[in-house]
Amino acid sequence: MSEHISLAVIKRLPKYYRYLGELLDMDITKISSKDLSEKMGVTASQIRQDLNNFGSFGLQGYGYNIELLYSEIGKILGIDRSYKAVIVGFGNIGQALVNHSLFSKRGVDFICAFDKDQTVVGTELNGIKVEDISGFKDFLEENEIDIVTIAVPKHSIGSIEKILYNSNVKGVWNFSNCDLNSLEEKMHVENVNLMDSLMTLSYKMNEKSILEKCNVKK
Amino acid sequence: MSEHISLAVIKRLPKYYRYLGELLDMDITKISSKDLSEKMGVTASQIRQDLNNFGSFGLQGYGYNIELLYSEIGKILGIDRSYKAVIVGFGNIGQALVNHSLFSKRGVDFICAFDKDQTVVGTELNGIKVEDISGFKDFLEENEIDIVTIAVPKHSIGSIEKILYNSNVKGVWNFSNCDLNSLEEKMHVENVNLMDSLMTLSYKMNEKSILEKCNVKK
DNA sequence: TAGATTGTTAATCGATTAACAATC
DNA sequence: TAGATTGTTAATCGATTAACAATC
Repeated sequence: MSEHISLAVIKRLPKYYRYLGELLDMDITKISSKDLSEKMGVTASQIRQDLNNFGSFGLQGYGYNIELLYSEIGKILGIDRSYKAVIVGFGNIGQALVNHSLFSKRGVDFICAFDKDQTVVGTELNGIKVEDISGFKDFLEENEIDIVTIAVPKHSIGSIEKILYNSNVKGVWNFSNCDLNSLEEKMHVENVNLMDSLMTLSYKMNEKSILEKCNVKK
Repeated sequence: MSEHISLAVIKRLPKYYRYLGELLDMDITKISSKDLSEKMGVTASQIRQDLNNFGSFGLQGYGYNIELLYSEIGKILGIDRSYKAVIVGFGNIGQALVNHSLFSKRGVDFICAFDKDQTVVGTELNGIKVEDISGFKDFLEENEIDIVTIAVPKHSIGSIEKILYNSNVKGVWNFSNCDLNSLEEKMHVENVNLMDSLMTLSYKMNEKSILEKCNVKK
């Protein structure tokens, strides 16, 4: 049994979960690592290695029972739990997340949102009330919040980071265009950096011509 | 000069770019790989290795000129280029992306959006008109589109994927909860899977108790 | 029993880190 | 020149793949 699971493995778990869910929807009951590997575009070896970090879910000569494996990976991912969450920054991204019903299906319940813009403070969307950011610190002290979702512009990050550093929040879902290095030692931070993602796509689309140019220079 | 750059390196480039931009804003003119490594929480070795995939941008005994390095990484990431982009699926996420002014600063111009919901078709947001999805195929044939951003629900993916497969689109920015395996052979696909990201965070927050449970079983 | 497929160990591959000669 | 720091080669580490014994 592994003491620590590598991030590469962890990042693949939700993908396994998705594919198994799709197979379940198609009323398929079993699958071998080989068949699953072809569907997913990975190696069968990798699937078996990954799963065996957490236990032995298969049966020799048979394969994996999809319903059982789906449920086990779900437990590993903690989707049977429920999380109290808030959103800081009620701009476009923040509002999109609140409107997205899918998250509550995975046990993430947004309690309320915070913003400093007085035109949105006091409004309500999808049952989520927007509070003034000035009350954020006290709110975290009075309520046990599991996940704080950050969707504020760059220049507002500093003060949010400080408040979170002195809180008991367990996880941060960071949509801002900054890293939160100081928080990473105290809590779990998951980054969704849209700008980084777009620039990665931009790089890939130009890789050939860029590498040629570099070659000339050298 | 490397023939192919590993994805791990590519994904770090936007991060270098961000940190160098911040240093520029602070009017700092030079930095050593050691100082930058401490700021970013990576090793100096890794920074030098990464950069030397593309050229020699530093000066022995001095370090790196920030303005020059920033500009060079920008070129490598292709941010001096401009891309014609459209959005398929004008729900919460799609609208948030259109409202986000930051992307046009990186050369990504959204021309228009497509949706099948007749209540949004014909409307306009931020100068972006929403067209009926039925015209999507023809539109791609008549206009040279670089990037298609996908933000539709799972059940609408199939038909979109087919249209894209037969198009000349160069890059896909995929916000759906599905992989686009068939497209990956023909174009560049960059995935932003919010559900996967949230489940990764959920896993991290519970890792300890989960691994203990697995230990008992074994 | 024979065939299939897992769980797991061993081999390979690639990425990260360390070390140091080159050189500003 | 002496000190600093790069570019680059070599060593280490970790992750992926291959192989196969265990076993259903």
